[in-house]
Formats: sequence, C-alpha cells, structure tokens
Amino acid sequence: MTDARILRSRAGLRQALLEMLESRPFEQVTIRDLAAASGVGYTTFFRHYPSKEALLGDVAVREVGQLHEMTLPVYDAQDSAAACLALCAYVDQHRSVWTALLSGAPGYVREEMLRLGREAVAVRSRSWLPQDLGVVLGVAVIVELLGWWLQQPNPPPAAQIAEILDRVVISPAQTPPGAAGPTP
Amino acid sequence: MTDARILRSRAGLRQALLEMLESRPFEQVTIRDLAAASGVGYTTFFRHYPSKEALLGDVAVREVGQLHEMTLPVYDAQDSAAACLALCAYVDQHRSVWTALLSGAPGYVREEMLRLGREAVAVRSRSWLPQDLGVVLGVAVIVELLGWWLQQPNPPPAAQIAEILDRVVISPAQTPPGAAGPTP
Amino acid sequence: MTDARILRSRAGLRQALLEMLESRPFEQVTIRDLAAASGVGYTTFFRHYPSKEALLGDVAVREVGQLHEMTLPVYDAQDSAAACLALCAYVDQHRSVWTALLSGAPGYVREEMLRLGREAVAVRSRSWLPQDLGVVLGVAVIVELLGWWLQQPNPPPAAQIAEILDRVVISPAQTPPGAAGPTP
Amino acid sequence: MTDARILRSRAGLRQALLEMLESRPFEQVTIRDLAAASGVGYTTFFRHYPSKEALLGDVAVREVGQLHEMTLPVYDAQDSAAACLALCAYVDQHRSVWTALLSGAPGYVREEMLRLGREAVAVRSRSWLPQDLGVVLGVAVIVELLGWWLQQPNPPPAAQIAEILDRVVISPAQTPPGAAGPTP
DNA sequence: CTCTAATCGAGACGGTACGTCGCGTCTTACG
DNA sequence: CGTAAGACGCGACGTACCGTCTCGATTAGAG
Repeated sequence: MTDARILRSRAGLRQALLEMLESRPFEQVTIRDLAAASGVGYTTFFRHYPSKEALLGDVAVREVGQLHEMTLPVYDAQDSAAACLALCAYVDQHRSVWTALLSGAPGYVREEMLRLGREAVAVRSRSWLPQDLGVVLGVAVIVELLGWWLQQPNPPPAAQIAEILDRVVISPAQTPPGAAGPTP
Repeated sequence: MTDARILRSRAGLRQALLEMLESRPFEQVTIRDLAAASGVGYTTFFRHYPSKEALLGDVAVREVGQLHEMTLPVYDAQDSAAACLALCAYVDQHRSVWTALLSGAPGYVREEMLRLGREAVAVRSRSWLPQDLGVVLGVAVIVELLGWWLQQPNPPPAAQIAEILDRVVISPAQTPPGAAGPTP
Repeated sequence: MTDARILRSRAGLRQALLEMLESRPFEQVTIRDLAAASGVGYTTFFRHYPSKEALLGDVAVREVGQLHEMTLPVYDAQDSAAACLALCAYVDQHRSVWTALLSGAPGYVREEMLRLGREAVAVRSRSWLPQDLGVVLGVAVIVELLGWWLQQPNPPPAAQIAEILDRVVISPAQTPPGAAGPTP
Repeated sequence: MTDARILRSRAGLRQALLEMLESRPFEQVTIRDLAAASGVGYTTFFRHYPSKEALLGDVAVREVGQLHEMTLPVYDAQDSAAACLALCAYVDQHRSVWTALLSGAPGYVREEMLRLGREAVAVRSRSWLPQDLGVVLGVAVIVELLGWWLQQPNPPPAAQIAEILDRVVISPAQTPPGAAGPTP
C-alpha cells in the first residue's frame, strides 16, 4: 500500500495537474494529458484515481486542509485579524499552488472549503446570520478575494488582503442587525 | 431575421435549457437533450447557437440584464436598501428561472453579472475597496446569497434577504477603513 | 411546360453540371453547387429535377441519344467501319461535353448506352455471343476507349480510334467461334 | 501488429462488407452498418481503416491480387487459353465473393485490376494496341464479362466464359492490324 | 539476495457526444 | 398570390475522450 511506485505515481499526477491548471481550466485538462505529462501510463491513472475529479479532490483536500489547519487555531483564539493574516500569509507562501487551484478549479476549492467550514462552524458560530449562510458567504468571499489577489499584476501585500478579508467577512457577520457598527 | 420559425426555435431552446438546469448542472446538459426536449432538430441547434455555452449566454444575458435594469435605477437613487429589495423581489417573482440558473450554472450568472457590474461601477464607485475587487466580491455575495435563498426548503421572505444583502454587501463596501462602523 | 424560364433554368443546370464534371467526379458535385453556378435558387432545382442523378440522366440521355442517332443508321447500312468513324467523329466534335461525361460520370453514360444498345440489338443481332453479353461488352469497350482517347495528352486522330473500335468490338463479335479470323 | 484482436476486427469488417455488397451497391453501404454487422464498435472502424473506401481497397487488393497470382503464371507460359480458364475457374470457385465485388463495387475491382495489369504489362506487352489502352480495354472486358456471368440465372460453365474471354480479349489484342485474322 | 506478487506500459476496444455536411421538405416573407 | 430564400429535420460523417479490458515487462520488498 505504501509502495514507493504508488507514491511516486500519485505525486507525479498531482504535480502534473497543478501545472496544467496554471494554463487552462480544469474541464479542459484531459486524463491523457495528465498521464503523459507525469510520465504515467494512461491506464495507470485509473489505478490511482477513478476520475480526474478524484485527483483534483485529492489535491484540493490536501491544500485546503493545510490552509484550514493553519488558520483555525488562530481563529479559535478569538483573534480574527490574526487568523485572516495567517490565512493570507499561508496562501502567499504557496502562491503557485493556490494560483493554479483558484484560477483553474475555483469551484472545487470552494466545495472543499465549504465542507470544512460547515464542520467547523457547527461548534463556533458567532454570527447573527443563519449558520449555513454564514459559511457559504464567508467561503465565497474568501475564494473570490484570494482569486482576485493572486491574479493581480502587482498584488498588494498579504497584510492588506487580510485586513480586507477581516472587514468584509468577519465584521458584517458579527455585527448584529440592530448594532450601529462592527465590534472590532 | 424576424422569421417566426427562428423565434420559436430559440425560445424553445432557451426554455428547454432552463428546464434541464432544474434537474442537473449545465455541464451534464447535452445539446442532443436540448434539441430533443425543445422539439428542434439536432443540427438546427447549431443554426442558432454555436455551442450550448452560447445558448446559456443568451439566457443569462437576458435574465441578468433584466435584473440589472430593474435594480440599477433604484441603486442610482442612492437608496441601497430599496435597491436590494427590488433585486430580491424580482428574483422572487421569477423563482423558477433563477433557481435553474443559480443551481445549474452559477458560474455563468456570475460572469454576466460581473460584466454588467464592471460597466456600471465605472461611473458610480463609492467604495474604499479597489474598484474591481468591490464588484467581484459584491457579485459573489449576491450570487451565493440568492443561490442559498432559492434552495431553502422554507425560504425567508424577500425583505429579509434584501436586508442581509444590504448589510453584507453594501455596508462593508461603504464603510471606510478608519470608521467605527457602517453608516446607515 | 415550354415556358422560356423553364427551358433556361434547365439548360443552365445542364451546362453547370457539365462544367463541374470537368473538374471533379459526379458524386462530389453538390446540388447547391449546381444551383449556385447556374444562378438558380436551390429550391428551384427540385422543381426541375428530383435529384442530381435525374439531371445527369437528362444530360446523358440527350448526349448519348444524339450519338446513337448519328451512329445507328450507318451501322444499319452494314458498314461497321463507317459507323465507328461516325461515332468517333461525333465525339471528337463534342470533345468537352464527352470529356466531362466520360471522366466525371462514366457509369451513367454506360448505363444509358446499355439501354439504347439493348433496344437496338433486339432487332439486329449478328453476333455469336449471347445477345445481352454482346451489348454489355461492346458498350464497355466503347466507353473505355473513348475515355482513354479523350484524356490522352496527344490524342490520336478519330480515324485511328475508329479503327481500333472496329477491330476490337465489331470483329470479335462477328467472327464465329470456329472461323479462322474476322471477316472484314 | 499481429494482435489477435486486430486480425479479428479486420476480418470481421471485410466479411461484413462482402455480405453487404451482395444486397446493395457500395455507395449505399454505411460505416455504421459495417460496424454493427461485424460486431465492431463504430469508432473502432477508423482505428483500422480511414474510410470505407480503404476497407474496400483492402478487400479488393486481396481478392484481385489472388486472382492475378493465379492467372499470371499461366499467361506467362504463353498459353492464353489456359490462363483464361484459370481465371474463370478461380472466380467460379469464389463465386460469392466475386459476385459481391463485381455487383457492388465494380469500379474498385476495375481500378485494382488496372493497377496490377499496368505493372504486369510493362514487361510482357505483345499487343499492337497502345500499351496502356490494351490494359484498359482488357480489364474492362474482363470485369464486364465476369459481372455478366455471375449474375446470369443459369450461368454457362467456366470453360465457355473462358473461351469467350480468350476470343474477345486476347485475340483482337494479338492480331496485328494488317493480318487477316487472329492467330490461334 | 532472491523470488513472488504488486505495479506498470501499452494499446485495442465499445461507447457517447461533438460539430459538420449535404439532402430534400416545408414555411414564410416579399415582390 | 406565387416564388425565391432559407429554416428545418434527418442521417452519416469523422474526431475526441472516456473508461474497460487484456497483455507482458518491470520492479519493489518480503522472506
């Protein structure tokens, strides 16, 4: 199960997928392309993943999972600003991967974030919004913001994006309808 | 150009597309299905649209365009709350169409909204956010919010959604970074 | 039926067909091409001929018929050499038409010749061969010989072709199995 | 290259083509029909032949080639009568194949015979006719004669056809213009 | 260090949808 | 009010990928 060849093949396929996503959207990536680019036989692809969606899922779960683990502890510490910063800093450090994911397959990233977000929010909801809606909107804004950021010719520093994120997602969510403004 | 048969064929195709989007995502809709469902010959489809994306584009442009025309005047009147309400009310009145569009092809709706939004904002930007980013985030939130709304088993009234929209999109956009909170 | 427009349309179509046959085989000629080339509406074509085969049939019947009428009397006069010469001379005088027909649609020419040949032979069989076979072989040789002739870069004179025709078709047909040789 | 599956698929397609040619002309045979009839996937057809013409070519080359190999040695032995007999006997033994080929696609058989005939005649021309013309006429007569033979309700014996062939093709070709008759 | 079993490549195959082409019919807008 | 223009349904074409399947050939890791 931990055969070296298996690990090598899968890593190669994941790598090949990320490289392809930099140049074209996921739907236009072909299993045959992936196999060829990663030096793996076409048939062999299916020995590892039942479909190209499964491969993308694998990649997305790994990357989004890491991002989540990096951000959540800080968020739990009630410091939303620091959490946003941690998130943006992490993405900044893995620019190429996240550029590929967000430009080539934003829907899948969103999907995976939603999954994790829903799990997480079940115990930490602090918003006046319907719980699920909060997650949906938060994830949408994160994905769009990061996507926008990563494709800017002269991207603003992570700190600035983090602040936008904090102001646009966290504050509205935590300000009750009757209040005069967000509580920092 | 105004041949009755042409109008009939196109209307049929648009209708068929909307019906299909209610039951499955756009990628799984087949041109053959569309042709069959609308009683139009398969080849005839291509006499009207070069691809199913073009058909979807036609539908999206029409619907999003109407929504936009309905909302913008109110928004220009500086009354963001009324604009949000107008938008939600319009969608509410065209529930089935918007359910289809948002559940089956949210990406295309987003795309078209972005297009119109970018045109519109060029002359009326009132946000502290980078202009394009404001549109991107606003559109994302609108699409997600409407999508969430329309698939709720017991959907809240339009007024409530409109208020959420106003609080989540308009307020953060208009509250300058230094301010203590949104200005009502 | 004798409306001038009708005659003009049909003549134009026949002419267009002959011109097309000079550059490509009949199967590759399109009704749309014919209509366009002869300045006739596509739909109009069908008012005159039910199919392109019918048009070709019309042309073939006319041309082969004329050839036949030209040749037969001489043949009936028992002078096979003169008949062959008449045939070749006629074709020589209508080179372009026959080149087109024989290079573009030899099968149809053969068909029509067979039809006329079978009619004619019913009353004048002078061959030891089974009657129908004689016609079949004779027609085949005529068609091939003329086809060969018309596509030679430096075509031999008609007289020479006529002699070949006489020697190859008429003589073997008229020499009974037991005879020592053809009777001139 | 010698994969058993390949051989099976091709043999099936050739067989299916021959069966279809018995009931309708080649132009009316559809690749889809061939694939279905031979139990081969439609797409698979193109993995073996670029077009139905290529498949017919394969069949024609094989059959005409065998006929040629069977006939030529005898012909080279200067015994034209025996060669004709060999040819007719061979066709007689492969009646169904040749009936199919000659009734459904005579043009292609003719084409292939021409090719082989031209190769062969280059070294053994014994005719007073222009070399190429001799082949053209000879092939035409052979094709027509065999075609006629195979579709007779009560076909004459091969020997009789062979004699006709000899008298109609070989004799005229070998009798010089000035001679009084064929030399037996 | 060897042997056995898992992994791999190669590629034939049956499918499904695509988008194109030409046919022949039928409708319609226009002169 | 007829007629050309052309929209239409149809069916075959040839292409691109998909996912399945059988082959051997290699190669890792357990014994």
